[in-house]
Amino acid sequence: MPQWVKFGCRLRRSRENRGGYILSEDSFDPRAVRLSKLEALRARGVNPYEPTNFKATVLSGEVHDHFAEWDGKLVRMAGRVMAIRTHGRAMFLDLVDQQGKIQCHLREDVVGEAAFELTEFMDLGDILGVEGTVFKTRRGEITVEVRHYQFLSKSLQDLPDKRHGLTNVDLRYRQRYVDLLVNPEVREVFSIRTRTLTFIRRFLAERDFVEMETPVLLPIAGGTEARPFVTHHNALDMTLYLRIALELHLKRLIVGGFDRVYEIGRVFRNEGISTRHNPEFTMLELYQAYTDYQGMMELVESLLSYLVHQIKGSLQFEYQGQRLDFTPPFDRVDMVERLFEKTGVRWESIVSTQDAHRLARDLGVAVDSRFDRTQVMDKITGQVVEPDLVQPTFLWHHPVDISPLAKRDPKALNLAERFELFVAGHELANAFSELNDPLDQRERFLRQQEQRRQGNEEVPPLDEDFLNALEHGMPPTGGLGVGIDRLVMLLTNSSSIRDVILFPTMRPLTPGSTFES
RNA sequence: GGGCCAUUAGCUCAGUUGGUUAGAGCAUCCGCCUUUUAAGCGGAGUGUCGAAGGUUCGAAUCCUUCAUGGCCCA
Repeated sequence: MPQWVKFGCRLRRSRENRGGYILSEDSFDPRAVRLSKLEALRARGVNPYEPTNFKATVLSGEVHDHFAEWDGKLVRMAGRVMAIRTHGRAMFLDLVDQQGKIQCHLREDVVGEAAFELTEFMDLGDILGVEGTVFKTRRGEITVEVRHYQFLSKSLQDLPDKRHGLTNVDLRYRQRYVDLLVNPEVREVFSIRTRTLTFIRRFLAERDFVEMETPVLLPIAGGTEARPFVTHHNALDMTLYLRIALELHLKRLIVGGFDRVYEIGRVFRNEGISTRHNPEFTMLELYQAYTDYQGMMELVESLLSYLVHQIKGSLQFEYQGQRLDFTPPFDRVDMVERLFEKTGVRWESIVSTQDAHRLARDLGVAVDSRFDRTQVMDKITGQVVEPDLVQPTFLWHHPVDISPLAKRDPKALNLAERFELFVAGHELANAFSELNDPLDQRERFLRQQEQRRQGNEEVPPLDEDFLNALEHGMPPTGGLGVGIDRLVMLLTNSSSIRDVILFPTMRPLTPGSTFES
């Protein structure tokens, strides 16, 4: 049985003692006021932190959706007090649970004088359990006429402004719990995020993919080019790196005989922070044996149109002022041809680093002077070709020299069977026919090592064990990587990756802590 | 890494050309109010103006450095 607020004796305050629970010195310090109220409750035998559970019989959404069924019924509900409107010997509360708001009405003559007295010590943000009957007010609001109520927790901190919510961006990220509490649209973003992941898993399960978990801590972080985070294992006394991709281990599983594998996992790249980059982010990578990049195109078209339809209810939606259409098939653009159309220059004609830098200068593309030919060309493509790809578009046929893990096109050996999917000018997915020729793979790794020796810290060291896996024979395989954060940005119309990551990486306000009061 | 901008009450924000005691709404506190809902009515302003220096008779305001964040570029 719940310990309802109930008292054996009356607690009528004497006139001269009114407000006596407040320390006059600190009467405007919100936390001190709330601590005083907590003490006042405890002094009256009510410890709001004592209850260990509360069995609600219904959630707010259900009562709103099926009022006719609940009208006049006794309900038990729990939630956070988000508004208090006192009305003399009665009061209205907005109680918010996981489904939304339910208004509660407390009347002194119903809850009892002693229990009503304790509402004096109730604040916005407190957690309450209530029991009462459902009715509709004169103004038509579905409301619980509370017979009993119970403090389930007390809030010692003020909530942000009820009209504007919390808009300070820094504080929103640092204190996401407050952001979630007062900004319902933020809860909706993360609800879409979790639903997206559920739908992805459902979609892949229906196609016989199995979800795998590969290591985060690695002696060699490979699978792409990026600077890794470095850490240290004490017992082994060895340097370990946080993974920068899932690729090489999932392909080991393909070698091992799991023909359809995927992982949705956090990867870590030690690079700058921007509206599109967080040092840790979530990737979906999947590998399917006996298919190729064409198979991956069909798969990602189906996956994305399925997700968009599930989340948006339509294949068209608005993102940052642009109308996007995810109806398959998506456009296909040959990367080298499009570069030629845009610049009049063929990729193959740029053979030296000097040529590449000259082209960049001619096109007005700013590049790091230390970049080599492929890095410059990659940058040029990023500036010249990619921003125009607003509707979902496969940019395909990448040069092999920027695709070290992809198969060559048998009809054009310097081009790879690869595509990147662009939406709203940004890369959303990357896929290729996976290179399974261990000798070609070794050669490409060795060529990369040359760059590494020249000081390119983004190139991973040669992974001998991965080559050993390939030498055991990997079936022809299609592989796909999808940036989950960017996908969720699209689905939630977010312009910053930090809006779709619950706790984005932030510099602590004081060394060693993440909070400063 | 570079440029621009921001930082004022618990929250959201004003604050003029450097000028007396730094303001508003919400929240808070006090009083009234038993179907309100941005409840209402009456009263109270709670502050190290991000930090540290500097200029000045005088700084929230001007200068320098630093801190944190945002946007743009790299």
